[in-house]
Amino acid sequence: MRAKILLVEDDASLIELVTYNLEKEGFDVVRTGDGEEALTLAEEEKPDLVILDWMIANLSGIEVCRRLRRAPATANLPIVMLTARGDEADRIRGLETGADDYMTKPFSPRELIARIRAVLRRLRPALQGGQLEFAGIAMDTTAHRVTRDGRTVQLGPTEFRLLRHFLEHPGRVFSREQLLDAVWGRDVYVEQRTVDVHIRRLRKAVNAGPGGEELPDLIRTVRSAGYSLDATAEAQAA
Amino acid sequence: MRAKILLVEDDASLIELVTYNLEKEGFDVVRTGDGEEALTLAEEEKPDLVILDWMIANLSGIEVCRRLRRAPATANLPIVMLTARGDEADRIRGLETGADDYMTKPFSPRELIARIRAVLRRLRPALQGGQLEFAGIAMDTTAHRVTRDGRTVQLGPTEFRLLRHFLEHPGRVFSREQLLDAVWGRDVYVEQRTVDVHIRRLRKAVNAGPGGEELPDLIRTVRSAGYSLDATAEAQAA
DNA sequence: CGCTTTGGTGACACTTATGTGACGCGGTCG
DNA sequence: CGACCGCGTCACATAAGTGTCACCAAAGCG
Repeated sequence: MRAKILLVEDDASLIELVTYNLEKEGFDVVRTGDGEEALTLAEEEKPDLVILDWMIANLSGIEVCRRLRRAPATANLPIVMLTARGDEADRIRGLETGADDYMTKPFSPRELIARIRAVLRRLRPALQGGQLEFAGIAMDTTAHRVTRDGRTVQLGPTEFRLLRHFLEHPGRVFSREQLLDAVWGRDVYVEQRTVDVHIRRLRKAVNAGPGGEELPDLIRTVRSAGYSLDATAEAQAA
Repeated sequence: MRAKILLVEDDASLIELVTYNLEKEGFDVVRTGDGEEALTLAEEEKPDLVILDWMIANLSGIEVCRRLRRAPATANLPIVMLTARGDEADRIRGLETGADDYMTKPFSPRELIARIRAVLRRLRPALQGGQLEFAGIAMDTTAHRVTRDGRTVQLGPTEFRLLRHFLEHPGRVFSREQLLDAVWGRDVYVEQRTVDVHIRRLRKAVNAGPGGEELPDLIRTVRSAGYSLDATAEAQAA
C-alpha cells in the first residue's frame, strides 16, 4: 500500500538512519526539521503517519502535535513521538495531547518498524479492511473513498461500482455485457455502448494527475472483447 | 461508561498496585495469573482492554496474545503487554503478534493510566469516559455537551444522537436506512428524507462559526450512498 | 490502400438525488 | 392555557449523474 511517512527530526544522523530503514521497508518518507514546515507538509503531503521528535526547531514537538490535532485535515493523523529516555513527563503529556505512540531514544530500527506497523494497523484499518488495492489505486469501500497514488479521486456512483468490480477481479477481462450484469444489474436495459462512456469517465477521473497532466492508464481496452484493469496497460500506448 | 479491564499478571504486588490505581481511575478490574484462564475470561467477561504480562503461568503471554487475536470474539480487543525493561526482542514479537501497546517494568501508575486511556481513546472511541472526539468536534456524552473548536454547539436530541453515531464510527459511510436504524430505532417508521433534514440541521449547528460565517463541513454527502463524518470532506468542494 | 469494424469523445437532454425553507402537529413548561 | 420547541413532511430549488447520439480516430482485413 506504500504508506507515506512524515519525519520531523533535526538530528542529521538520526534522519539518515530512520529514512534509510523506512525506505528499505517500503515506506515513502518526507522529512523536515522545522516545526512550522511540519504543519505545512502534514497538510500538503497527506502522510499516513508522522514521526515527531519532541526537540525540534521553531515549534516544540508538543505544540506541533496539538496543532495537528486541531486542524480537521490532520486530526486523525497517527503520530509517533520520539523522546529522550526516561523523560516520562513528556511522554505523558504527549499521549495526553493526542500522540498515538512514542519511542524512547535510542531505539533500534527493527523496533521502530514494528511500532509503525502496529500503529498503522490500528489506526488505518482502512488500509486493510474493506480495502481494495491495485497498482496505486486504493479503494476504501466502507468510507467510499478512492485514491490514486495518495490523491483523492472523485467518482460518481456508477464509476465507483465499476472500479470496484475491476479491483475485485484485477487483470481479468470483462465484456460489456458482463459489466452491465455486474455493475448495472441483470434487469436493467441500457445500451452496451454506455459502458464505453463510463469507462471513459472512470479513466478520466482516475488518470488525472496533480497538475492536470495524464497518469498511465490502468484500464486496458481489449479490442472486440472488453476491458480489464491492468498494470501494464501503459504498454498498449507504446 | 465504566470500562472493564482484564489484568493478566502473576506478581502479587504488581497486581495490587495496578488494581488499586485502575479502580481509583474508575475502571472495573478482572484479574487472573493464569494464561488459560485469561482466554476464558476474555470471552466471558468481555473486557474492553487486556493488560498482559509476558511472564505468566501455564501459557506464555505471547501465546495468549496470539490466541486472543485468532478468536473472532477477541480479535479486536486492545492488548497492552508488560515486559521486563530492555527485553526488546519480546517487545517486537509482541507488537508483531498483535499487541497494541506495551509498558516496560517498572512503570509509574500515572504512565500506566495515560497509556491505557490513550489506547482506549484510539480503539474504543465509544467508551471514552463519555468523551468522543473527531477533527475539532468534541462530545461529552454524559454531560450531553458538544463543542466545535472549543465553542459550544447547541443540538437537539435527535441531532445529538446522530452526531454521536457518526463520532462513534468516524469516516464510515452510512445509508439513510442504517442511520434510521441506529439513531431513530429499528421499529420507528419515518421517511428516509427525514434523515436529510436532520443532517442539514446538524450541519447548520456544527458548522456555524463565531462571527456567523461557515466552518468547513465535516459531514460528507456520498451521493446515492449516504453520509459520513469526514475530516477531508472539504475536498469534495474542490 | 480503401473499406469495415470497433472504440474514444464531447455534447446534451433527461432523470434522480440532495439541499432547503416552511408548516403544522404534539408535547412541555411555566 | 398559551408560548415555545423539536420533529417529521412536503414542495420546490439546485446539483449531480446518466444514457444516447453523432462524429472522430484507430485498428483489422483483404
